[in-house]
Amino acid sequence: MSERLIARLDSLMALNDTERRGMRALPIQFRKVSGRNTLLADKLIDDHIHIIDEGYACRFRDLPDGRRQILSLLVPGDVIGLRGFVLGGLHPSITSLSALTLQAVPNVSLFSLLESHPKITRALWSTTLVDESISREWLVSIGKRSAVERVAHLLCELYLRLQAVALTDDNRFALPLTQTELADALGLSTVHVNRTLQDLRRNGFITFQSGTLEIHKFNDLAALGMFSANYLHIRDRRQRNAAISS
Amino acid sequence: MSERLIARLDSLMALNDTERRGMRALPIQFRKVSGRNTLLADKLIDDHIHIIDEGYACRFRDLPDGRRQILSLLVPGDVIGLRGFVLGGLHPSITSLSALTLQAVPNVSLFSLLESHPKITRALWSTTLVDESISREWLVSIGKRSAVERVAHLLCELYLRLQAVALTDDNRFALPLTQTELADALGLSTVHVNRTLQDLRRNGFITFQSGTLEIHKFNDLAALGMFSANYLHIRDRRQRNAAISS
DNA sequence: CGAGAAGTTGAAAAGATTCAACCAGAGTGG
DNA sequence: CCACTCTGGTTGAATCTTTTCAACTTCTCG
Repeated sequence: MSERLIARLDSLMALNDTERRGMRALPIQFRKVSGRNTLLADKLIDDHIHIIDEGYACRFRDLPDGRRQILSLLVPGDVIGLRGFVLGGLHPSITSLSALTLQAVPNVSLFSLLESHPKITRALWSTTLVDESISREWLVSIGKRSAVERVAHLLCELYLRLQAVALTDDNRFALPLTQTELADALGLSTVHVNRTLQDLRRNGFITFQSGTLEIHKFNDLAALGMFSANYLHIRDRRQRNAAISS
Repeated sequence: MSERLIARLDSLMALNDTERRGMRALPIQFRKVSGRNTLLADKLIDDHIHIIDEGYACRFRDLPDGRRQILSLLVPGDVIGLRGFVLGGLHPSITSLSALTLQAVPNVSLFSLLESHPKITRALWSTTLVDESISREWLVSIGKRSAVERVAHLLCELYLRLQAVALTDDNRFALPLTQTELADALGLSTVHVNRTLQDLRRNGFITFQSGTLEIHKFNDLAALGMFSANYLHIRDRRQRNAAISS
């Protein structure tokens, strides 16, 4: 009974009762990952997909010479392991960025559910397409945006993603990333991220201390980062209700 | 009877005869796009997905201030429009990089085929996952690789992708991109791409003239770009045969 | 042959990185 | 309870890669 996942899929594809029931019937096992920087390799090779229930994680790639690129940030509601489920092959490396609670669903159970529920399949497919959408937006950031723009853009993205799963409080949210991790996500050096964050603070856009980020002027920050939310495919409450009642 | 698409899906998921028949029964319409730099917007809003039969195209994003980032290069066998098919919403901008022949399949026909063929669904899903895989690799390139490494990496990628659809001839293949377009794909300036290509030529890695690229020392180029092919999910002929006979 | 697009070159400037040192805070052990 | 250590954050200066600008060349094609 992974309500997180049901909510996520529902927001993408508006499930009906049969489909919800099918989802609720999936066997779920909760798994805990204790601290930061724990590789999830062992969890990922055992034929389960995982939904993040609490905490943050990231996919990353290490280059032979030690450089690291963070490929995506994973927040509650995000699904891990669909690539392996569908395509097979190697998992990208994933590591926790905080303590995590995961919901594990056996691949076989999911497989048979999908056999008979094309709409759930499309909903899950959608989650991977949203992931790709985000990857592409990161490509734009890293490829064409300046340092300040990049940071601004990422913070806006995270704010909306977390808001969608009700993890923002006013304009604040938990952001337990070190500046080094931000740098690896943004394709910048740690030092430069540091200076860029100072810039944003000095100009009153954000407060960022002890793992909490507060955005003071979202619209200005969004303008600065040339941020436009549609690539996240988050339906606001109005749209979602409309979809459900139709 | 889109053999291109069947071959593509088969290489990802090994279809059986029923599934092939289903695919062949899809109504296909061939469409031509005459030259370079033609936007495909009109083709994409009319409820068809398209498979590239011949020619090159790319997805891109323009920023408000005129900067452009190319998000992916599309070669024969690649599918366009699955995001819209599954998720709805806006298409990313796509433009031709050469004359194109497209195979158009009506969304409705595909939709009903997928309702009853979960494996075809998973195969199509796979194509979007491979796209994402490539996006992520580009993220690594743009985020962490130097200019030479990036160029080397991209050329290796293209070589293998085109080889997979039998469009390489020896170590040569058609690469009808301008240096400006390469720059937009790689997150570099045109000038710098120019100098980088000269570097690669001077060191005997490649020849690149009149739209044809020749790679003289693939392994060296791959080493230079820290290229490793698995993210492309191209099965070589041996693996494919094994999958079919199983 | 002429015009426009693409490629090439050099020099100056900008943005980001690197290096190295230093500071602040959290957690540990004596 | 306090020094001690470790991690993460901050600072300055030098350096490097890449960009920008502007001019010039070469190629392509009508």
